Amino acid sequence: MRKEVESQLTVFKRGVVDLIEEGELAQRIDRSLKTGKPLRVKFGMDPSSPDLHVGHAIPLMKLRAIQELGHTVVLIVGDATAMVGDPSGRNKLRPQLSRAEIETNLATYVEQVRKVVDVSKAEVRRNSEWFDKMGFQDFLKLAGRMTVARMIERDTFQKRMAEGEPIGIHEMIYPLMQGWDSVMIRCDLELGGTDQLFNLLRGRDLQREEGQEGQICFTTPLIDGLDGRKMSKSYGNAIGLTDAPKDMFGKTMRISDGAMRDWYTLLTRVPMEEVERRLAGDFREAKASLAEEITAFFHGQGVAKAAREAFDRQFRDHEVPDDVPVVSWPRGAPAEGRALANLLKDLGLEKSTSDARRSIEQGGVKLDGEVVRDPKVVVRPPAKELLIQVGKRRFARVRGNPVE
RNA sequence: GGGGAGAUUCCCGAGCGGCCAAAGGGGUCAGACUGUAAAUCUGAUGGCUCAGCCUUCGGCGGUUCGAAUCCGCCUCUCCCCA
Repeated sequence: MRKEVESQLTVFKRGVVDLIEEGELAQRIDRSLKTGKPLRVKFGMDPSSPDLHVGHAIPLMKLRAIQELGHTVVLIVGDATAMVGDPSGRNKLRPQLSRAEIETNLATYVEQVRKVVDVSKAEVRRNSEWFDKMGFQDFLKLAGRMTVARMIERDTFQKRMAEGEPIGIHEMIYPLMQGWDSVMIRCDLELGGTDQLFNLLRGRDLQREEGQEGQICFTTPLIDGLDGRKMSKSYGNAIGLTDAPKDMFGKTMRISDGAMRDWYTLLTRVPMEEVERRLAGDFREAKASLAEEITAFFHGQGVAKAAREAFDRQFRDHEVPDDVPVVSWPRGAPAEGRALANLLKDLGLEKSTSDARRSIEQGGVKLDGEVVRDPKVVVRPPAKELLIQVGKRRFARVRGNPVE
């Protein structure tokens, strides 16, 4: 029994930053083993953005592992809280979402969660279930559970005040709402990103005030995006869970060397000794293996292997990739020819002719492998096919005749 | 309720009547180097029919030969006092 507790603890603890309290966790695991009653592990999903990236996958991976230990994952769909918007880690006032927007986000959101967590085995609850029923009196009672002084101690609020950014009153309610969820579902543990610790602890407090055992709180790190800033869709530095295999692989190859240990720990199940062994070896090799692991998790082993091979051909061996999209001569472009800059825009290889000119003038554009530096060069519809390359990543094969 | 400050191009941030498509930094893009890493160097970075033209400086109106810069109103934000 002791040994089983230990081994479960190892799973819970891998890559975790905060764990409050480890001793309590051990006790509860022990109790759960003795009574056969699974622990209830809560995770709140905030459907404020419809797209998930690998940063979101970190806690989800943890949940998956916990599910496999036989515990119950309770997914809280924050449809009520989303109307508030979690201020954690935000340096700007967030827009409040409408119910309709939330519903649209929700559908795609759950679809993506499904890639990691076994949703069919999880308990899924919407927190509007209890918040919609909550009267104003109850609301005030909840609001009274927290003082402004303690709330604004938070780093994220301090920062905003220092920078003269607005803070909405409703944002202060958010942590209490999240904490109330814990009371309502009587959860044993709540998981979140490190920026969630404050909110998680509110659940622990509220549960105790309601005569329940306070939940154990644990957090997983937030990872940096490809540019070193926090990973976020809006920074365009994220690896999306729905990214195509080649993008998922290629983007992972772009992470910094220093991030590899964390990525291995948090996003793969490679045993830690093996991780250390790989990191002690060739870095490129270690990164490629990492990228393959991650891609395989979301897309399958075979697909991941193919992505790796294609990547090597394109970037290591500098070959033209074999999945270059074949497109027909753009509609609207004259059959007698089109200036190169305009053609690139027509084909969607550049977002404006000005951008196209810049790329061309700086030697970033190749036609059938030849650098062309004159944006005004008139390109005629090719008799057969013309290979256009813009920069290192954008390719197209243009046909003179319509494709299909 | 009263008083003050402010809103600039993707972001931060200069500009305070013409020399402003608007300094500088970040980001991004292209090139060199390379492991599509890091570091470094070079160039570009509103749009277009591109040696020229057109549209930008919270919104609307006004003053002026001329406004991001001055005036009025509006919207939003911050700070101080109550």
